[in-house]
Amino acid sequence: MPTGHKRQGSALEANRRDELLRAAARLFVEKGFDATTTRDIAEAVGMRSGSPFYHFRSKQDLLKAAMIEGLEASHQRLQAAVAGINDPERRLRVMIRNHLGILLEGDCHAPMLVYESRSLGITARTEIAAVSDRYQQDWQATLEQLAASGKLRLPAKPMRLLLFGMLNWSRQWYRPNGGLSLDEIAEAAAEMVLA
Amino acid sequence: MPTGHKRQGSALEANRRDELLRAAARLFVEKGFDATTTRDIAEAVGMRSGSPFYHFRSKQDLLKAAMIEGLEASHQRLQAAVAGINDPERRLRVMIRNHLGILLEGDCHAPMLVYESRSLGITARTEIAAVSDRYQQDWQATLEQLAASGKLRLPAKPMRLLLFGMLNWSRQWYRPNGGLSLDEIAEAAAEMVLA
DNA sequence: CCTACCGATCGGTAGG
DNA sequence: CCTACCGATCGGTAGG
Repeated sequence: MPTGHKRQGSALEANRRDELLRAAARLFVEKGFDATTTRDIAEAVGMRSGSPFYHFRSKQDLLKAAMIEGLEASHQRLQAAVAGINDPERRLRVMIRNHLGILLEGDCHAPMLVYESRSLGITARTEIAAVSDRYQQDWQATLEQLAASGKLRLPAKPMRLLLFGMLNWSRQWYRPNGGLSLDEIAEAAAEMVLA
Repeated sequence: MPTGHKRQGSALEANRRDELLRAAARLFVEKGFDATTTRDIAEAVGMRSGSPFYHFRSKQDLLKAAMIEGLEASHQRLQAAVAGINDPERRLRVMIRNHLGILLEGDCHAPMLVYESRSLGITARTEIAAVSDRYQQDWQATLEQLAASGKLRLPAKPMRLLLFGMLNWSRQWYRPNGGLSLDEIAEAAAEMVLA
């Protein structure tokens, strides 16, 4: 049953690859790209030091893949969360809460990985910018809809930039069980944005 | 004239030390702590690779000193800028514009160095947090004054956190001669904060 | 995916 | 502050 074996082998390999990506994403966000060694990543998934290079050509390739796949997963999660919500104000509130969830709950915190782009060459940075832009465009569209009906305190573009600042910077100060819950942060941010 | 020599020597040494601090601050913000080698820093001021260690015990000491002295200089610059401004709304606007200037103009960008704290031990981190807190307290006081007269859209503390997010995150997207000038960003941020 | 290993780099030091 | 150098670590590879 060689085909069977092959299929199973591929599935297992894909699993191991995903484990590496998740561990790498977590460690890169926690300690930064340079402070994370490929040995750290290998150990986090129970491999020996040389083995990650069976799945990825280089450490930079690992970062690039973690960023692209993490951002795409975040984007899909966002689109699933707003599916069917037509009122732009409600949609924005759901997007904000969803973004905070990706950022502050769970393990991967994909949007923060963008900060590590400077460790990559310009080619990879361009690819990542394209994925990131698609995520931003959903926000831009909703913000423009709100601006058109006079519900935004600023034009859509500067508003988007300042809004992402409020949300993404929360990683610097947010503590679970701290002064503010995710719902409260989301509500405060929405309050600032909407007229 | 040994005393004369000594004084001159000390002054020159202090100058070299300051040059190292400025170069280190710039490189740490640009490339990150780990990606910056002590050789990079030495070269930036025209020294040989071992010489920074005549002025600083370790690379971490260099970061710590750059952070503390950079934050204190920023704080003094802020206090000088608001000296004599009694209207809290005008004071906040000046503080915002001043913070953006420190962040986005010039060379050192001290507030961004705080992001590199994770490369230090807990003792140094605590010292730095104390300096940083003094900077934050001036903001907190002004925001509370505004909140007391109903001019703030949110309570002072969450407002301070979200405001710093808007401002500090601008380093990620701001480009000189880009779409928004520093004055425009400052105005937009103030618009979001004030009721 | 492991074992064994290499070349390069880097923080830091001794001695002047 | 320079010269000369060391020990450790790290990304990456060969060969199985």
